[in-house]
Amino acid sequence: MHIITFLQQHLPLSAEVVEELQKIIVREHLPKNHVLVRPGQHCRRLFFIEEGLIREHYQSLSGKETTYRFHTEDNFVTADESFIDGQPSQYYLETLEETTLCSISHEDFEQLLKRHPLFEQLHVLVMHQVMREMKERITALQFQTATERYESLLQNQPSIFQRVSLGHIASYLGISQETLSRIRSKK
Amino acid sequence: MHIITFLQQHLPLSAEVVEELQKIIVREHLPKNHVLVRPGQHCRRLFFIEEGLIREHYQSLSGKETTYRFHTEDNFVTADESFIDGQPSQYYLETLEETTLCSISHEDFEQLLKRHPLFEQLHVLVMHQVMREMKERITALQFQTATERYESLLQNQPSIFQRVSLGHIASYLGISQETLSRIRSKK
DNA sequence: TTCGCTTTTTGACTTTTATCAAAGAGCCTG
DNA sequence: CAGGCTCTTTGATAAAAGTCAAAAAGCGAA
Repeated sequence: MHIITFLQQHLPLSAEVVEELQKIIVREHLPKNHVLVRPGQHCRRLFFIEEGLIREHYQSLSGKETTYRFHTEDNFVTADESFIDGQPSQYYLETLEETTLCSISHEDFEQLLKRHPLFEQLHVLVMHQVMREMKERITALQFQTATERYESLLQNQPSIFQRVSLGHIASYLGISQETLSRIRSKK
Repeated sequence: MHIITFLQQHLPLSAEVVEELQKIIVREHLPKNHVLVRPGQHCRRLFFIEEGLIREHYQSLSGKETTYRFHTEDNFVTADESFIDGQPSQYYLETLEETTLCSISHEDFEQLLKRHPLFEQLHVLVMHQVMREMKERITALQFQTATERYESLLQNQPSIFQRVSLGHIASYLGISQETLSRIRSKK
């Protein structure tokens, strides 16, 4: 979905605002396996995924990769430590499919919120949703077994298994690839 | 710290706004082990902890208690699913020490944000901070060992060990009480 | 279709953590 | 300070998950 369409579903946008948005939104098409942001880099843009899939991950000192989460179409994504605090990113953002993004700069984003308080509502709404998801994630990691977490994911986002390799899913679940493979074979 | 003092440290408050706040803020003193919110209940107040410590936890079907997190003085706390979405809470909020709280109702909170856009800044700031903490928590649970998580907690919040029983800390770390005890004895 | 590469599975073994049970320590109260 | 709590530790054992290595399966390109 195009970002303007998405915004219109959540907010009543005047023709002027739409025009203003069109001026500041940059649209781009990225190939599969393209690294958008890597640790140490600054990221001053907020992206909206029109189509595609982005993996957010980091590497431990020993070189092991861990998937923090997947971002799919119709969602916003950015290197949040960097976008919000101006710090360098600690994570990678990498496409796992051909991906179409729309993005706006940090400055334009701030301006937009200032000029049109309407956007603040959506901003807060999105943060609430992100926090809800994070809380569920924490409790899942804290007290569910690997098998339970696997089954939740299968329930809530079955399509992810068609789109992402099991190695990436395993690290997202916080388990090794072999363990995930064994969980799957036990059914 | 009193909530007004806290707010003044973050925002320039006019005398009128302070007066307005004083009208809507309710201050209360709770004993140790008081349950503020329990699962199924609605919570329409936002609390600020002036003094004390609150544990947020839930119970699995099997009856096992898991600590989602601890909330300490100079922080806001509420049953977020309930305060934000109007759903019944899924968690307990329970004091682990004598606790002094200031709180405002959901309606007053909304009014305040609407009337004084200044507060929206703090609102967003607090949410950013919460999200930062949650992200760190997720990555810790995902790829650190129990020992590493224990050591991080010891680094970042050493005082918690003086204030909270090891059983609660163990469940916060996502491990059994016995495992925590063994980690501690190995040093 | 075949070669080469990546992903997934399987097996053997080790490490980590949970569980159950009981002992020990600490602490409040009468 | 004695008795009865709760909290913490310790021990033995079981379950869960990790690691390493190799085989199997899948897939894309020549």
